[in-house]
Amino acid sequence: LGITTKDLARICGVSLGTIDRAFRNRPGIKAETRERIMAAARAYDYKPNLIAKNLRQGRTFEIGLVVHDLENEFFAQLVNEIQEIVWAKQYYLQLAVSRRDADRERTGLEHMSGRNVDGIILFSVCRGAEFDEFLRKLNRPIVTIANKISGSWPFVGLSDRRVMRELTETVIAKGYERLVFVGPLRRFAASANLYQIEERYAGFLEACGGNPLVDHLLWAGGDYLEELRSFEIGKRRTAILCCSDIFALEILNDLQGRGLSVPRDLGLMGFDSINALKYVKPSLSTVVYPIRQMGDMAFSLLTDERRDGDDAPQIELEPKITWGNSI
Amino acid sequence: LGITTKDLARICGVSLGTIDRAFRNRPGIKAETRERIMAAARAYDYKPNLIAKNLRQGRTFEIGLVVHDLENEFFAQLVNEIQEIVWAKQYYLQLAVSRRDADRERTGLEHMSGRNVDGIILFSVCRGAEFDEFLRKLNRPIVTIANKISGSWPFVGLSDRRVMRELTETVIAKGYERLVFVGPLRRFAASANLYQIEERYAGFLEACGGNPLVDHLLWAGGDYLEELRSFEIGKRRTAILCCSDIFALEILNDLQGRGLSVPRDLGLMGFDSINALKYVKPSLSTVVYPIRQMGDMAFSLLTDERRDGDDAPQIELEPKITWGNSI
DNA sequence: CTGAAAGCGCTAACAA
DNA sequence: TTGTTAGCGCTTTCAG
Repeated sequence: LGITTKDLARICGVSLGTIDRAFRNRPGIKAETRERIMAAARAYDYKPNLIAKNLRQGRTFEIGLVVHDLENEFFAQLVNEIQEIVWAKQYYLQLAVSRRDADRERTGLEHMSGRNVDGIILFSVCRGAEFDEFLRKLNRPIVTIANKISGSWPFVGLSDRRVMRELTETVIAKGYERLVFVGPLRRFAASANLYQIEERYAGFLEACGGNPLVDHLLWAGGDYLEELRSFEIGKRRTAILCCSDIFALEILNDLQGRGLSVPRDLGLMGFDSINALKYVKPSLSTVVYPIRQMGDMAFSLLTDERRDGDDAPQIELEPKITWGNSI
Repeated sequence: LGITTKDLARICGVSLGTIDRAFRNRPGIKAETRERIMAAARAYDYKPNLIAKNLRQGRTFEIGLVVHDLENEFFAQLVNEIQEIVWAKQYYLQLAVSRRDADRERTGLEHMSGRNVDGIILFSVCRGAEFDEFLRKLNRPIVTIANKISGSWPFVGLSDRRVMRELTETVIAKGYERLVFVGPLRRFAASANLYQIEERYAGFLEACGGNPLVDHLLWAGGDYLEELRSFEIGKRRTAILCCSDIFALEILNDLQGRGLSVPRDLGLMGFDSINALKYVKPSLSTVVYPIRQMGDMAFSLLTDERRDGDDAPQIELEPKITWGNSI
């Protein structure tokens, strides 16, 4: 469809080598010749064929990015930020949205790998030896984010355990006597990657398991709203700590629908600090994910040269807790 | 890095042609030979190089998608849906987020075009003769969505004008005497694409301009919250009709911060029906964008064969109005 | 049924 | 300063 270097060479009466020298500012070409070629390129509207360039050079300047689900604002922000970071360095993005489906994730990974992306940033729904092997076979630099897969892959995430412990301790100090942790554990298959939730739950247990005055409880099903409805409220001051703002908002809706009030009847806490919280009352206490920082780190891990023998770096960022009026 | 067809040919002691016949189920190969090749491919973990394939075949099975801003849930849903549609047909997505910036949009378009996408779905922030020309030079099939650029490009969007007229008429019938239209008109440069907002404003005017009992007003600045604060409330029943839910939510926040109540003191209406509305009170009246349908239409317009002389189809879908308790 | 060879558009090494 | 050529990995046509 478009015009090619070969056409341009014919038009300008020069060879392909000269065309290349003109475009890539290589030495060994008369200024006048370069001018002539550039003019012709403009006149005939030459556009380089990146596919051919990539094939020849073996690099694409593309980065694959795999995320769970754009409709959760958290991921939308993540993708936005990573596009900014990557574009600033003249890279482009290949996006795949897994929708928390292992097959979709693999499909996406396989496609971007076949398209020779220079590296992959992966927020995975999978893990396990078999998946490790699958990733290895892709033969691409990979950085895992947020959900760790195994120590053999570079990783940048949160200090989930620590922040959850600290958060829980603070909640206990506020006088809550019964704490409920809400995370979607049961929902997934055995090979599902629950790294973040497990870490947070561990931190939660460290804080309240060590305290004999506090009941603790895990709600991990898809039917947590159901369980919540059959829950006895009022006897002991109760707080619900959620693994994501979305859960907290769903619960808030349900409570309000039953005429209950937060934080009067129940304390409630989210995680992620999505934009939508701005419009919800009471203002939800939550944890701010350092998205930008995570994107920056992930990209530099991807492009940093590491020697083969080196251990894969495992980085934990510190999120910030913000206290609203919900707990 | 990986193994290639050539390697495979050597390993199996056959020619490249035979390898190709095996993989692409072409006739003219002994079943036994095919078996042997497939086994070797599995054993050595052969992965086709899509870049090379694309270069040779001249198609990529990739679709470019340009949107404004993922952090507005509306676009997130759109991208999600379009990925589903496209993946179902074995296509993949090249995403570019313009962030409402004309340069970013062009950068993205240029890149995806250079990567030989088979077609582009474009939700543009630009328009005008110069941009038309830019698009033409990309030399790709393009379908514009939501924001029309010109009649020369296939288009699928909403009947913005009609729905806004009907909506406004209904609001007037509810007894509102003063109506305010909020759209971000002033924010943009001259070549900015304001198609949807203009259409909606036109519909708004058709409804209230024709009615001598109704005041009407346009707020188009970025400082509409400021203007709103200096607004005299109470004299005549007032309704604010917004071009997007986000505006409506911002206004709602501001009103509530000042102790005003919706719909008691003011009627309020959004547009898009984003998921976040679920968590906001009062429930906002809004317009449901037929996202899935728009994606389906866009994709089929892109892949339908049209003869060159044919007019570019211009399709308008009917959105649905949903009434909450905000007006 | 299989092999050989050309070519997609671009780059890079080597000649002239 | 410029031209020639081989080749990235795959597909496709033409011979055998």
